[in-house]
Amino acid sequence: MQFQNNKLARKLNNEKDYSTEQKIKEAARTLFTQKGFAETKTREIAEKSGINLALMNYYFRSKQKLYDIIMEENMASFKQGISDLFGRTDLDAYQKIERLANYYIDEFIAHRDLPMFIVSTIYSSTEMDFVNNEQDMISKSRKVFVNQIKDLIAQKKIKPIHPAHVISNLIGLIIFPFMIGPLLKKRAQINEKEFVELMMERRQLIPVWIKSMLEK
Amino acid sequence: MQFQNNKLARKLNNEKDYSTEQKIKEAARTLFTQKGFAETKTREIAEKSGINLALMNYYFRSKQKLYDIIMEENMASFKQGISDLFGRTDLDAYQKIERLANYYIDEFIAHRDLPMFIVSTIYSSTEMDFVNNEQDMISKSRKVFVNQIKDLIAQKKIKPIHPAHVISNLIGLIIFPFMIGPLLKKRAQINEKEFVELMMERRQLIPVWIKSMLEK
DNA sequence: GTCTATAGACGGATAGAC
DNA sequence: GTCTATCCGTCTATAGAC
Repeated sequence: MQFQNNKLARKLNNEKDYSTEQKIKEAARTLFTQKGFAETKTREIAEKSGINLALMNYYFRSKQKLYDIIMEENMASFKQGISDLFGRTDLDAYQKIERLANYYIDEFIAHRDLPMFIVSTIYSSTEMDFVNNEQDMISKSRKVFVNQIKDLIAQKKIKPIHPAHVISNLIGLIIFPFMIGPLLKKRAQINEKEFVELMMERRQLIPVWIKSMLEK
Repeated sequence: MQFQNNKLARKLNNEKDYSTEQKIKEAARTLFTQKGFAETKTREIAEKSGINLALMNYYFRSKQKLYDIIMEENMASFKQGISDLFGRTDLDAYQKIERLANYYIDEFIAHRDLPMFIVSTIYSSTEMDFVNNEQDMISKSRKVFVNQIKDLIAQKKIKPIHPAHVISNLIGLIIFPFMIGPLLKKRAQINEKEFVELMMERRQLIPVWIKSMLEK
């Protein structure tokens, strides 16, 4: 197919893809992640991307199909990199935590909608791929990481805690502040620039906090 | 009005209200908090509550009005108790944190949809009452608490941190695990009973964790 | 590939009988 | 108070011209 070849050619040349298809996807991604499926109207997508309403169906057959593709990509972007990192045996747990915090805090600063999207996806989809695919690559390497955590817990002098606490706290400390960003800005009188600075600070702080949870 | 008196009578007798009005609200609360406004259809509410479609409009005039009432109630249930607690001067910060953890963890175990609802409300509503009402009662007493936190930070030997980190971590440690409950159950092979036990453990753990963040 | 026009389904709301 | 029937606006999706 002609247009497939064009796409491939652009990709090989590392050119940005400003095709109609891409414009639709960009607009749709913003709207879907911000407002969800039902709240987002096809007319909005068309308007925001500056294309004709009918073209959305031409390229993606239906709103649902477009949504599925975008959510798939969002999740891929979220997962990307975890697998490699978690599986490594040359890094200890704290080094992994530090890299994890660095990677995702940067990612979330750049894509503000992602945190809320990821968490509500996890929350509302017991059935979903993302939660279920226990046979995928991440699963194996995740176990390496969790075992490292378990080892640290086993070394605790008093009161060992369940690894789920540590995992949950780790994810929460990274992702949660982004979800209450509006509240922090309003109540703590923080502006956008300060908010980003605070999040950057956390890249160093989170490993320290997790360490103190594990070493008492 | 006759039906108002009936309502009152039931309330005075501490009887559960199984009126049609109540059945609609119960069904709608679940659907709205789980799926949001647009995603929830009036026909679903009717079906789930076993009532006729037209009755929703009879009692609440419109879907929007019903939504507003429910969200108001959700928020009230969330806010309830904070104001009193935060304003007290006979309790130190750690005692307040402990009571806060106790109160909300119990609340969230009983109402599983609340965490996700609260956070997405905060997230998506810079304009909303809940975030904006800086003149309300909670605001004043919140300041008492935040000042207590600031005092503790000031006592830190090295590297004082921004109070926003502490507040954000505190809220996150309490509420976040409920949002990734499905993930924990799936990945950490935790069943419902164990999940509740883990959450109960956190009532003691969170104050300790916050303490260690503040005392290093 | 892109556009206009419109078909066709869906969902919120109400009229009116009981 | 509760029900059936239905109206009507909104939205997705497609037919068909260019």
